[in-house]
Amino acid sequence: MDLTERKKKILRAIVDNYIKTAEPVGSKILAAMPGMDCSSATIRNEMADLTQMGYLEQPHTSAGRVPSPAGYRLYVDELMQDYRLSVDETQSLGQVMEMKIQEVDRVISQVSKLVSQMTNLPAVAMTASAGAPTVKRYELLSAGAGSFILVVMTSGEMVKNKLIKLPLTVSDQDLKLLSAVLNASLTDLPWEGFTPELLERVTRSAGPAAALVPVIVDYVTHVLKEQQHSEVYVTGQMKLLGQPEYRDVEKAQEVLSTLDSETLANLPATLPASARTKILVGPENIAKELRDTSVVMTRFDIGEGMQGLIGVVGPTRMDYAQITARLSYFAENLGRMFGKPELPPSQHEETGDD
Amino acid sequence: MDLTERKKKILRAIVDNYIKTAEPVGSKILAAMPGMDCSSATIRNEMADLTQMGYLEQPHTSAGRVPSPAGYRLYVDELMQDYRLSVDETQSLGQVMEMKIQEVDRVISQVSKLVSQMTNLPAVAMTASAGAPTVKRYELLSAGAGSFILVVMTSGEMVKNKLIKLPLTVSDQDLKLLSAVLNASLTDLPWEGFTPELLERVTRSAGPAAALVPVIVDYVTHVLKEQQHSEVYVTGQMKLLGQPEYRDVEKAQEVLSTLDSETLANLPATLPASARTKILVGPENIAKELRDTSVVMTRFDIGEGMQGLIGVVGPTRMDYAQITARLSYFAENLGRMFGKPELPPSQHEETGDD
DNA sequence: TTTAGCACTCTTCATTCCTGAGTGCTAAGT
DNA sequence: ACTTAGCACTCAGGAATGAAGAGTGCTAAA
Repeated sequence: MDLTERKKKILRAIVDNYIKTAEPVGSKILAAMPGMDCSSATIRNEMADLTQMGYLEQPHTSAGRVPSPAGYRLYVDELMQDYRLSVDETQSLGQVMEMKIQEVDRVISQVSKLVSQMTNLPAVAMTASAGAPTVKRYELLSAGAGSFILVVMTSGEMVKNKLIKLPLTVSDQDLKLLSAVLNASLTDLPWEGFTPELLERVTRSAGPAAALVPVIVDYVTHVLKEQQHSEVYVTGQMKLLGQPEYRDVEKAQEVLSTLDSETLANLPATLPASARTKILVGPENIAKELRDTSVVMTRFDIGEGMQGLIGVVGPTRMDYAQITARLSYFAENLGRMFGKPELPPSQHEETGDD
Repeated sequence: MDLTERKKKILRAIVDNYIKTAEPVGSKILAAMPGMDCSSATIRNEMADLTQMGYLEQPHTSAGRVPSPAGYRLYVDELMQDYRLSVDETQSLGQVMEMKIQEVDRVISQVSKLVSQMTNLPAVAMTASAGAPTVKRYELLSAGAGSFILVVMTSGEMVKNKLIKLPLTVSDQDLKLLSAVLNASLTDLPWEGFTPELLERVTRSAGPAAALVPVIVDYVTHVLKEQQHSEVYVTGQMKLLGQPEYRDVEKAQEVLSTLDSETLANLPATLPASARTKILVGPENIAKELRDTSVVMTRFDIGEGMQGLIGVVGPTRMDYAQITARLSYFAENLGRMFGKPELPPSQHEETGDD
């Protein structure tokens, strides 16, 4: 299976060129490239070999060659040159990331937006919790007549709240009691553990504010489920239209509609624990609608046993090197932002240090 | 300017038909329609008149007629028949709306998703507050070493929270003090009112927890600004590709890209206080990229002086009657959901009532 | 005022032809 | 044994052509 150096060089050149131009590349063009010291005829011979080996394809007899999926595979595995982010790029990427993480749960949607912006392709972002999420803490506040604020903190270090309106008058004392009961009985428990009996017991011991219990439980299970299933955010779908291979609206629609569905929720499963970044080339994809489409994805860590995943969807012919580099950079910084406790942000005075 | 009854009938028939088929409609087809008791020749004459009056256009000499913008205008203003939602429809619309309003601020994005789903077209949703938003209430909770939860309730009846991590040890007592100070000094005040002097004073009287002040202020101004500018959610952009007029990717892209921008933020401005629903036909649109595109939008009330806006973007040839009806239905129900205090939702047992 | 008829216009689709790019093969050169 | 030049061959894509069909406008009759 080992290719000669020259074959590798040629294959790489073909993929590189095809990535740039989206046109089949012919022997003449290759021969003219700097670093190719043989004639077009030689290259033709080599290309014939590569085609036979399954690394190249030709759309029709008189067109140039195009990398086959196997060719891409080889390319991303061995041939691809590490793309080095230029100073300009790191700078503008850094700029893009200048957002403040205001609410952890909304960040994910922002992240997908940013990744898309950064790669000029549709992007997905999602979180996945390791282990079933639970509530770590309940807090109840009164907010005027008949209004209550429920604050819950989950095992994923997320804080969620809900404004509950219920025609009910209870004292602060009563709310305290209810909070205490909730914290005693319904913490560190996945939502499946909320058995009717348990709830019954909680309601009984909840005192005057017992009417709030069902609403609270309802909300909490919702939050926990949401955290478990981990919402998937897809952004920048239209970016796909910019790519020549999706000029055909039918095709674009096909891909875009699968992007919407829960196909993506299965993506993380395909990401082995070992690797941080994975590239799925064309037919390797789970959904057959994504046959002519590749996916690059990277994992990043959020503290507290939660992980995030960001990915980019694009034509098989995409700039794997560049995109991988950008994605990694992004993931790395995100990990930092989440992982580290937040530093006091740009306080009273800017001292310009970092 | 008054048209004869027959002319109106013909114009309406043309628009109706064109809405359905997206093809120029010819005299023969019209003559064949039930309720047309004249021959194609007569209709040709009438159509010639209507064309001259500017209500119709013909793409080329030997094609049928197509409504002009003026024609559409007349149609939506006078000719359009009220579309009555069928029982089936109300049912399925009702189903779509079965979501629980869990977090008010995330609802808007959901709403836009639903509207899009419902109309099969791109949809926008946004909120706009009347008057500058302010904070009504602050609450601080400690959440383990170096972690604090900030809960703020805004004038728009929204509750937001943030997990603050700061290497700082303060007693619950100190937090109470800080909350009290914040509630005393920084409530009912738009963010522009957070002057350096005021903040200085707050920090001084904040006691041991003073280090939290900058973080809190940072977050709060962010929240208030966000609420002021009212985020705009656009969903279902790809739905546009399903429409024949956007088979041309160029065009679709053009429209979609303007949909992304803040063009939409200006939409509400064009909605007069008088009307609940407004239809913008083609050239009347603000952005010239939306020239061949129409917008239908409806206002709905959220309590507390806040309003919401939902809208649909589609080709000039869209089923105004149907879409208007659906939008209104939606807006009405939304208004109800927000306006009324929430009833205890489907409690202990599901009694199947609604 | 309405209708039938007819000539005219113009798009659309299929067919044909041509060109150019790119290949594979062969034979000569190193 | 490998490389190169040359040449015939193939095939997609674009331009040109022609026939078919849809729809119109106008005229003359009802």
